[in-house]
Amino acid sequence: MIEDRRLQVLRAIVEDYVQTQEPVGSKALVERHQLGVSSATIRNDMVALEDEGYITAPHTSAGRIPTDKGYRMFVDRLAEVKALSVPERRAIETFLTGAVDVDDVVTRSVKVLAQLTNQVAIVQYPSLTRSTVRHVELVGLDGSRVLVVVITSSGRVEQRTIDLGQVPPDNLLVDLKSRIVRATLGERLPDASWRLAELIETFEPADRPVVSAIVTTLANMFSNEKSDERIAVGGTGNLARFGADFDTAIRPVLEAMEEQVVLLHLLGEASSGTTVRIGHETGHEGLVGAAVVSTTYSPDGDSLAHLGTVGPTRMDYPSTMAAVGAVARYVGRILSEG
Amino acid sequence: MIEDRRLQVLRAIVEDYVQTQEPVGSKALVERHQLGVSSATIRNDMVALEDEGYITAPHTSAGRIPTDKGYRMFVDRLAEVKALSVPERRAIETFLTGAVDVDDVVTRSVKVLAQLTNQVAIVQYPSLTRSTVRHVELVGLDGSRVLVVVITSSGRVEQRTIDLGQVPPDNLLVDLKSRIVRATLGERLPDASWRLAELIETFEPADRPVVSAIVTTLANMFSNEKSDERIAVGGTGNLARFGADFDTAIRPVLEAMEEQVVLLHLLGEASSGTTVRIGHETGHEGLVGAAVVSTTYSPDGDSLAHLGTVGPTRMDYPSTMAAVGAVARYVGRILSEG
DNA sequence: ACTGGCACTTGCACTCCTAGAGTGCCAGTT
DNA sequence: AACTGGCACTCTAGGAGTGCAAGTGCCAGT
Repeated sequence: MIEDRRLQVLRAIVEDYVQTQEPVGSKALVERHQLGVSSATIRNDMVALEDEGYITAPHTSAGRIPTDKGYRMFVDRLAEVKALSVPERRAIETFLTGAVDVDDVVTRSVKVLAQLTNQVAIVQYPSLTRSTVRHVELVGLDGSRVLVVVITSSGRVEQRTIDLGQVPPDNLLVDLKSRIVRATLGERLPDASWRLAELIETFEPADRPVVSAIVTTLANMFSNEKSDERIAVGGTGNLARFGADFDTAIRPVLEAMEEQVVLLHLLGEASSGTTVRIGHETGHEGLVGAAVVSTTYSPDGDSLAHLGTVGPTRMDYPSTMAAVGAVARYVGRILSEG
Repeated sequence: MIEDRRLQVLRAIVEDYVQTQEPVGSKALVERHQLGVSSATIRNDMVALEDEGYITAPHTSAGRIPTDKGYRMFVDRLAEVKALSVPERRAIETFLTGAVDVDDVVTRSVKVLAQLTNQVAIVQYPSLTRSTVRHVELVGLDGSRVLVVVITSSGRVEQRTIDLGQVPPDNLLVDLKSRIVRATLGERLPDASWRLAELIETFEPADRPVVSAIVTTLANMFSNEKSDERIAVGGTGNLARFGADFDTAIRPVLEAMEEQVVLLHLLGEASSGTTVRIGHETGHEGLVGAAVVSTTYSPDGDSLAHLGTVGPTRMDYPSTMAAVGAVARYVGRILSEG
C-alpha cells in the first residue's frame, strides 16, 4: 500500500528528527531505514506528506521537519509503545518508596519524572474533589474562635480558623461535631457539602448562627479548589532542550510554569489515560513549540490527580509517555498503601 | 585626593556597565560623567584599578568591566541608597494587603519582588523556630490512631497522624492535651520541646507508652525544620538577564533554584540587615556570575525569616537592595497584623 | 599631576565565495 | 502505474578577507 509506506516515511522522519534535531532529507532517510525504495520515490512521498500538512521544509534546500499535525499523527497511529527498562522501573520504585508523607511523595515524583524524561515535570497534589471525608474536628480556641479541621481519605489535612462573633456553648460544638461526622463520614467531598446543608435545619433557631457559620466554612473547605491547585514543578534546567532562543522559546515556558492556573489547564481535564497535547493544542501562545504529556493517577484507588511533563514538540514521545505512565502508576500505588 | 577620584571612576564604571551591559572605556566615561579630567588621566586610574583587581578587560581593545571585588567595593562604599518611588511602595502595599492567608502573602511577595527587581525572587515561609505555641490539639481517630495538631503564633498549622499501637483511654487524651497546653502555650517552639520532656514523668507508668509516643511526635513537630525549609521561588523568566549562554549561565541557576538546601544557604544566616553576596561569595559553583541580595523579615515582630533576589552580578544593586528591603518591611508588617 | 597625541591591538560587522545538501522534475525502465 | 537515475537549480552554513571603530599604553610636554 502506498498509504502505508507514506506513514512509514512520516514515522522515520519523526524518529530521525527527534534524534538528530536536524531537518531530515530523503537520502539520509533511505540510508538509515530499510524502506526498499530509492530516495527519489521517498521525495515524491515527502511532497505528498507536505501537501497534506504533516511535514514542512524550513527552506528550499533543507530536509523536512514534522509539523504539529505530523507529530499528532505519529502519536496517534505510529508510535510503538516503548516499555521502561527494569532498572528504570526499579529506580522509580525505590526512590518513591523512601518518601515519608504525601508532600514528600509529590516532591520525589517530580524529581524522578524530570530526571527520567529530561524534561520539565509537573505533578498535581492529590485532589480533594473525589476523596472522601475521613474525619472532621471542631476545636474551640480562645474566645469566640473555632478551629475547623478536615481529614480526607487522600491523607490531606485542611484546617481553618474562624471567628464566630460569639462564644459558643461548649456542648454545642461537641454535638455539632458528632452530627457532622455522622452526616459526612465516608462521603465524597461534593456529596458531603450537600449533607451539611440539610444539617442546619435540625438545630435550634438560637444556635443557627453558630452552626451556620461553621457549616458554611466546612462546605467551603469541601468544595475548595485551592488544594487542587497545588502543583509541584521540577526539572526546569532541562529547558535547554527547547532551543537557543531564550525569549521566544524558554521564557514563555518558564512563565507558564509559574502560573498555577495555566499548569492546571495544561494537565487537563482528561478523565483517564495518557494525553498528549502538541504545540497549539496546548491552547497557550507561548507554548507553540512545546508539548505536554499528561495522565492521571489515583491516590486512593478512586479519586484523581494529574501529572505530566512539558517538553519541546521534538521529544521522544514513546519514552516520555512510558515514563509518565509508569510514574503515575507507582505514585498511585504508594499513596494508596501509605 | 587621588584615591577619591579612583573610587569615583570605579563607581562610574559600575554604573555605566550595569546600565549598558557593555565594557566601558575611558572616553565614554569622561563624556558621561563630570570627572573634570581627560580620558588619558582616567586611563591611568583604570590601570591602577585593574592592578588592584577591581576591574578587568575582556580583551585588549575593549573597555573595562567590574570584577566581583569591584562590585563588592561598590556595594560597601560607593552605592548611594536609592529610595523606592511612592507608586512602587503603594503597589507593594496594596498588592500584599489583598492576601488572604500566610501562603498567599508569601506567593504575592515573590511575585511583587520579582516584578520590582526584574530578577528571580525567593521568599522563605515564616520560620517556626522563633514562633510560639498558640494551640495544641489531640484528636482520637478510628482505632489506635491519633491526630496531633499544632498552631503557631505565625499562623502555621502543622499536623501529623500517628499510630499508638494501642487504643488510648479517652480521658487520657483529654487530660494529656490540657497538660500539654498548660505547659507549652505561649512558649517558643524550642522551649516548648523542653517542657514536654519534663511532662512525661508526671503520668502513671501505665500511660507512659501512649504519652511518650504523642509527646515525642509533638517535640519532633516543634523542632522540625522542614517547615523552615519551605521556600517560594518566582520570576525565573527574568533569568534571560543572565546572558545568552544557557548551559553555563542559566541552567546552573535554575537547578540551584530547585534545591531547597541551596536556597536556604543562599538566603543565609544573616541575623538582620540586608546582605549582598557577589559571585563566588555565594559559595556555589554555578552561581559565579550571580549575586544574591537577601534580608530578613519578621512575621510576628520577633521571629525571623528570609527573603531576597538572585540576579546577575551586573545588577542595579541600590535599586535591588531598596526593593528587597521594602518588601521585607511590608511582609513583616502585614503578617504581624494578620 | 595632568594632558594631547600617536602607534598599536583587537573584535566586530560586512562582503564575498564555495561546498554541500537537498529539492523538483523528467525521461526512461520494469 | 510505480519506481528510478540523473540533472539543473536553490539555498544555507561557514570560512576568508577587509575596513572600521573603539580602546589601550606610553611618552613627551605643560
